Amino acid sequence: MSIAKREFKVEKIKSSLSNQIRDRMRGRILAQEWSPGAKIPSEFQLASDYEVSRVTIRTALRGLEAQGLIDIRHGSGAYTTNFGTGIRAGLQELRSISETIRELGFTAGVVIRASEVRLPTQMEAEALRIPLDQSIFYMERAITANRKVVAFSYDTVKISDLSQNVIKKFSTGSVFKALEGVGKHPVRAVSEIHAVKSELIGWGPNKPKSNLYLQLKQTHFLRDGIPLMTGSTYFVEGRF
Amino acid sequence: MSIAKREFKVEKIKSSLSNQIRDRMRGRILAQEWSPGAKIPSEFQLASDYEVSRVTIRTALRGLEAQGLIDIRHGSGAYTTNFGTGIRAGLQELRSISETIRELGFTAGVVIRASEVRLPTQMEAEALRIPLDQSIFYMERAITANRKVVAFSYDTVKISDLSQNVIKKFSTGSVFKALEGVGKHPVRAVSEIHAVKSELIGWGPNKPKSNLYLQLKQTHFLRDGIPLMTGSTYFVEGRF
DNA sequence: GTTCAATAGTTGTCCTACAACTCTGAGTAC
DNA sequence: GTACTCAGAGTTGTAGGACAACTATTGAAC
Repeated sequence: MSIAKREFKVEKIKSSLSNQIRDRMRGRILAQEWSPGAKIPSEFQLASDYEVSRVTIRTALRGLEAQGLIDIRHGSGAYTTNFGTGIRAGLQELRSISETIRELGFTAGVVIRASEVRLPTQMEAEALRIPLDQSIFYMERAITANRKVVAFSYDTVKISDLSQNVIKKFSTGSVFKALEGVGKHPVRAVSEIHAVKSELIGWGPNKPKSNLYLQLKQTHFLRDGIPLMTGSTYFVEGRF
Repeated sequence: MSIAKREFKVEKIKSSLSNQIRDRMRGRILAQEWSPGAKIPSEFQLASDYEVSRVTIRTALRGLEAQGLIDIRHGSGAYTTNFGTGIRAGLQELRSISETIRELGFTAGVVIRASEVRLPTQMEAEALRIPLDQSIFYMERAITANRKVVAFSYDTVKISDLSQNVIKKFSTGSVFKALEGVGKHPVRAVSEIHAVKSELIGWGPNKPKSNLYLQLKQTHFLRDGIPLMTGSTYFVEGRF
């Protein structure tokens, strides 16, 4: 009797109702049932569709938001987040690198090697969806933890409607903070991750000998899907 | 007037109450306020502590769960997920690689090069927390998408209480499926990611010339914190 | 045309209640 | 003593209703 019961228990790997619904909706989103960036039905509608309570739907939606598949806006609705490329991997909530370093108990720092306003390259213009004659702000930085360089970053910011003041701030502190100050708060990023080996990436006295890096290639978007910033951060292998 | 209003709006980047509480609790967890794996207060308790409703607390806890910081168990409570190492980066909900490949619209396949039962190395024994004389199951595989090799994987599974039958199943299909069949369902993994360049990793006719890989080093845990499987998956640079 | 106010629609939070599950410990049978 | 059963307390999951806070749209007033 007790054995039979235990055997039965093995079969039932049922997850919670809200997780089941989350996965069903995940499938619908990945199957492009709603066009990219489109608004999905309201919580009330979904609740009646799936015949569950609004609480259950909310829990499922929060899960999808955490997976980076939708964007929930208070008072407006939930929208699918299919930005630009077909690459869907690595869409996550943003967290600045410096912040992460501090959370791990280290002291975060930044060294700026170059910063300029110039015209975009073909690739940059494509990523930011701007014409080739619209100038951008470009920056080369080294990010340190406890005074050791852990990453080199090359970033391009769209400055179409940013004041000179804001641009100045980029050089002094966190880019994220500066953007927040003018209400341009990027909420999502599409990332690709690569392994690269090149002599052209690192610089300065702390340039690693191995030339092995973990490249995090990101484009940051405002929540309405407009790209704002693009670039790559190269983490020095073994230091982070 | 309208300008002033707009300026004011810029200042107020207030997030929702539940997200504020989520971030406050995130800080408490990272500050090790609760010992690793410990149970955190119940939803009722937290609700009265923070003076908000249980719904708000639940939303915050779900967020922390999505970030991989806690593990919520129905009927029991929420527990911090500080497994073993001090490395906290990359604790996420599990999703099998094959599953991901299929979701992206490709055909997933596996080629097995070797599989054997043998004694663990020092590192493997440490990761799985077993004595050096307790044998383990070892496997070398190549993972394919649309018949192209995208990754090579080297895995070690603890088999202390697995039957020969289950072990056989490893060779035929998904490791995850086989483990689920016996009620051993890994729920979390601690991961490290590295860039590596080595000739010793790839094999077979599809061995990449560049020898550049993205190494995903993982240890999978049951939800009670017992390690079950450890190993590395090497993604061929540029193919995934 | 611009601005403003009203309005409907949507998500965020609160409350209460109960279902489903886990864990523990007292009790029982052997 | 040991193993098993089972009730009960504690906790998370789901339900339903209500209202607050926010967004987007519409239409009126100027």
